Amino acid sequence: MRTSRRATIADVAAASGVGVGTVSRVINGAVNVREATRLRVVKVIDQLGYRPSHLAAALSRGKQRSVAIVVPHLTRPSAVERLAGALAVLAAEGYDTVVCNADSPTRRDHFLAALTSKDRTDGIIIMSLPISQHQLAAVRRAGVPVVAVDVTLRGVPYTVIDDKAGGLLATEQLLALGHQRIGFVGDLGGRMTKSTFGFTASGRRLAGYRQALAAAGLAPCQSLIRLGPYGAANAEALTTELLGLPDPPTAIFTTSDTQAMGVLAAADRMGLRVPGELSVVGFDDIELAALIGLSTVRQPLEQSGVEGARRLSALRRGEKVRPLRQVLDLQLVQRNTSAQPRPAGQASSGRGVARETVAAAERHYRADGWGMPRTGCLARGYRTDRAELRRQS
Amino acid sequence: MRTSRRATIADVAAASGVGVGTVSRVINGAVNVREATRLRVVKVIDQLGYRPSHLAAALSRGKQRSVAIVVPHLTRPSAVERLAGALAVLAAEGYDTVVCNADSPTRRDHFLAALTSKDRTDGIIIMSLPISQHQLAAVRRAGVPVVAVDVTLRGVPYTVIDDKAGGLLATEQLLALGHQRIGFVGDLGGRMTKSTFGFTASGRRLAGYRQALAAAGLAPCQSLIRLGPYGAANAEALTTELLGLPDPPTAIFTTSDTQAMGVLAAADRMGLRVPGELSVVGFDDIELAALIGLSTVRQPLEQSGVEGARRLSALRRGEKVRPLRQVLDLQLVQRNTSAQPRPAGQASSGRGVARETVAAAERHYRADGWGMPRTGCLARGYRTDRAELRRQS
DNA sequence: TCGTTAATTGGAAGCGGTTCCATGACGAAA
DNA sequence: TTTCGTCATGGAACCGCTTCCAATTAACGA
Repeated sequence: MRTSRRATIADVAAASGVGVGTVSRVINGAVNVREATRLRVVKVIDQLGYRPSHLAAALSRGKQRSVAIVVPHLTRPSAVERLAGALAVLAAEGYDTVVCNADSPTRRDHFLAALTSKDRTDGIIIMSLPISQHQLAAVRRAGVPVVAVDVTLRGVPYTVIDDKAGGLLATEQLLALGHQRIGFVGDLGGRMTKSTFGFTASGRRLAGYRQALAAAGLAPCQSLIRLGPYGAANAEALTTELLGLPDPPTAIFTTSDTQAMGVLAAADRMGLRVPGELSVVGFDDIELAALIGLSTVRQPLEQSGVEGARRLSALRRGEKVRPLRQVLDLQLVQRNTSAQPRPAGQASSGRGVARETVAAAERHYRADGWGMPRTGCLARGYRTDRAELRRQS
Repeated sequence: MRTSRRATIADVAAASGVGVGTVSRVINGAVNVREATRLRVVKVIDQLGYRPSHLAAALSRGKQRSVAIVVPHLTRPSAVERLAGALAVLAAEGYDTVVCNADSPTRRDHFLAALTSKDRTDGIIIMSLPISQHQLAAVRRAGVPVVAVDVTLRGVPYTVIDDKAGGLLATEQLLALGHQRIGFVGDLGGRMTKSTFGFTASGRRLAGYRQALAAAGLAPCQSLIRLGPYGAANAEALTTELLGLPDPPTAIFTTSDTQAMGVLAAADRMGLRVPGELSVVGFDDIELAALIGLSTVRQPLEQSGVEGARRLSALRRGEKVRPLRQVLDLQLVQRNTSAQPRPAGQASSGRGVARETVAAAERHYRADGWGMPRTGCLARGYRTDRAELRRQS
């Protein structure tokens, strides 16, 4: 019974004795089709196993219902969470989503060029990828709606966080715990030079760190600020340098949770107890952070993807998206890598000290109105929020 | 100078004084075009800023150069690594890749149905997603080439690992270290019941575990085998049960690295040193495993994606893909969560013991021909391979 | 009963390419 | 010079759908 050629709208029209226009109306759920007619057509569609061609519809209609997401470093946990958020929204709205993993500048340029052709996709989400004004202009010239997530792109809607406020939040928290010497371990954000560092997320977080110190009346100590390429291994090396200083920091704020892993590794290797002898605060709050009980600045990763997708979709519907700059909230998540610094002279005696310190810290937060830490079970020496973990799995 | 309407092939033809056919030939690099003509057309294309419409080309040609990847649990590290591998190959071959995050059965069915329409995509990669024969038949009936990765799909090329061999590998290693009571913490692979458990990756790994024990002349102890939903938190709960047994295991093999995190958390919470008092072997070798120095069974995640993409591409080119079943190699990665069991009676005295045990284990492996562990620096109590980390960042 | 308006419907004209076939031009072989 | 291939080229037909407009029919008020 199956013909070699797929059924087309014309076949359906012929078989049900109506015109192609009517079939099209039925397919697209248009009004102005008599119920009896509709039923007849639907029945034939079913019999013939007819499936409309997306391609033809898209060509005819002039739009695709497909969007592209350009994102570098897809395997980084933060990128995946953003992506997942966007995918969920776009799938729900019926878009096909093409994922472009722009790992290298070459591939970024390649993707951007390929997408600059209007009907390739009818919307682009740029994630965590700084692109030149020139490139952006080229894309916009093609008339494709664009939004950005986790990166500022002048002239298009973009969803970001206030990095400086994040740096402030983390540093103020460590200051509130009583730390005076706070180290900073940041990444260069892909820059080969440090000249444009101020324009990276890491650079802005550093500014927040500096501001917090200044507000507390502390002079920032340049030797406590270390920058290197992204990654746990680099963070570990930088931390080792910091901890080897004559007057080492009692706390370290680092610009991502992945780097925090490196910081913790360095501390561990040097025999320092966390948070007893070193407090650590990361950034992002990736799943892993809850798993190991890492204190961190939570940024709504998944939500950023959701927002980006929503705004793109609104843009496509022709709605005005305002304001262009959307800033998502940050939240300090107090887990078990940050606590009051150990009073000078008190001996370290392993686990006991850590436990006491944690308890002291908990009392402290409660008194401070921080509320109970969101954590609950020990993992790798720190406590983890079990409910949170269960939610994830 | 810019017209409101985009230039079409007809505009180019008119402007360069040739026919549309010739322009088409130029665009597609066909032969049989005089060089002078070609140059002229290329120049006009450039002047007009003409960009061919993918859509129209696809409709006319009957193929899209786009493929879909259907994958559940996109945020799991193993899924991302597979995806990244596939994306790289597909991008290089010029395919647009639509990612379908099939988190729930509903969405899986939705995607599968949507993709069953020939021109939606011209190729599908099913990743880690068991689908019914019925559904598979529906997809194939649409005439879309399909390959599978990390799941067996009868009748189509699929790339998998030998799970049973993996279970064997891990368990034999623990047996070789001298462990006699080895626990198993597995996941249900999304099944709500345990009846089909034997057909999950976890179930097959359990079979390997059993076989290894049997080969060593050990009777498998049912109480040492625990199954639960996927996730670190569940693994932690199961491990807590295991460690609370009158005669607890000295080692645990668990079916994913994520679950190994839970196992480690439980051990830590109960005050057991790893690997001194409990050895842990995971599965997958996700990036995190190297970071925390987890011993694990490495499966080539990224490569599985690469292979899947390559085979799909070959299928599209009309090549015969043989054999249908492609099995990738596994490799035991010895890091620092597995070692000889502590001789009975030897007191635990913290870090010192762990260090000694590690040293002893290293001597052991060397003597055993296992070679040096691939690890090198301490992280969260275990040692991590720094070169490996650097490579990742 | 007869306009008139509103609700349905048919189907031609695109959408922007690819392809195939007919046509010319041209040089080589007869 | 005539006759063939070969190589370039133009352009109609078509891919399968949407859309718009004209045509047909139904409904309704006077």
